[in-house]
Amino acid sequence: MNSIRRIAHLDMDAFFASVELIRYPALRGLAVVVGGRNIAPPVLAADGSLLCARLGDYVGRGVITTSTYEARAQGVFSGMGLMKAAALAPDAILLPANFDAYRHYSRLFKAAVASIAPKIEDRGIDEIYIDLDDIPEDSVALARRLKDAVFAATGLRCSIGISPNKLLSKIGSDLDKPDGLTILQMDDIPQRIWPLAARKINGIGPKAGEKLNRLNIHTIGELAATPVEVLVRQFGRSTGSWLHQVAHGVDERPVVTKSEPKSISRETTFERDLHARQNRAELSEVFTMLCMRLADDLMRKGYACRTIGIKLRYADFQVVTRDLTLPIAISSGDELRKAAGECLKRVPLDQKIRLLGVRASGLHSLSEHGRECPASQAQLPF
DNA sequence: TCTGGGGTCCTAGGACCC
DNA sequence: TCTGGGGTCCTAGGACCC
Repeated sequence: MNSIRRIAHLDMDAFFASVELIRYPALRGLAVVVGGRNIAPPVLAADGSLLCARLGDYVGRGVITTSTYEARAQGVFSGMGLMKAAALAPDAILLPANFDAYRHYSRLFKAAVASIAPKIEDRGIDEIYIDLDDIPEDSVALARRLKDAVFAATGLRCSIGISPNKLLSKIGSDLDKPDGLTILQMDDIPQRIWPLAARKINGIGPKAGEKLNRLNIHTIGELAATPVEVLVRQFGRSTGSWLHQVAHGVDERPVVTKSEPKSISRETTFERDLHARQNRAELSEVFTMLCMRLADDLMRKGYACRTIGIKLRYADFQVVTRDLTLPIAISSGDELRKAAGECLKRVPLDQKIRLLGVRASGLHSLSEHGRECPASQAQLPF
């Protein structure tokens, strides 16, 4: 009964950095990284040359969000601390992130894909899954057409994987990067998937990867060869059987074309760690600002929330969260600030704080239910 | 010289209800 | 003294992803 599906995963190549290269073509071919805070944007000098911040001169907190392939060749990858990256590639160009521009190009590439294949699952600013079942076209020709449409609309390159499921397509889009095109069938699994590291599976992160390594399981093939009972014993029934399935390339998840947000949040890491008492005024100001920004986000997106939460990261990187669910949904900055303040009272404040965050969940769409949105049926008085 | 900011999903225990 | 099971909501933490 079940026919074989055809799903694409499309991933933009070094997305943020590539957008910057459209704006600053003079930087093409150079090691460029995007990230950090308070970075001066490039300035055009009198002689026509472009003056840019240098990675080696950076001082402060922050991580790399993207790097060009030239920078990656010097060992500098996204997620890496900027100071560490500065030691590895001091002469790399450092650019500030420009999220408005990335969102603009994100909309452009998604619209270009939608004009060919409209069943799209958003996976963030630079990648999507595409359901290709209704499109009667050879996979290679179709992938080329998608890549051409994305390039025509944006001037940016992407990599595409096409296979019977999301798991394999995601792995596939990464196999031939950049400007890649990879078609995978179930028959290809032993040859092309099993030699890969287990960490290549979307959902196996640092912790699970380490644990697998301790069990002497390094590749997806070794994972596939491990009896499911062993995986269930080590990882529990749910994760154990999932590991067994994905190692054999099995993944039935559908392409989900629409979804509502579950939470909206704002958080910030301080330039230096702050103490609850010594830096009370500063903390309070940041806390209020986060609540106001969150209220603004809620209003722009048309939501009120019943649950408000806070997040603290201490200097030692320990994280604590506190939640408060109210009987009635709220949305104004003052209401958020008050509820978040209640949460803050329940948190230990003897350690220095590195990060402070505020989160809204239990979201209620204001457009659907009218402006005065009731909390829920259960909360309505009869 | 440590490690951003925005999310999702899962687990697990306790409260509370039927 | 013994004793249910299921369901939902709430909270806290953690893994993972882009």
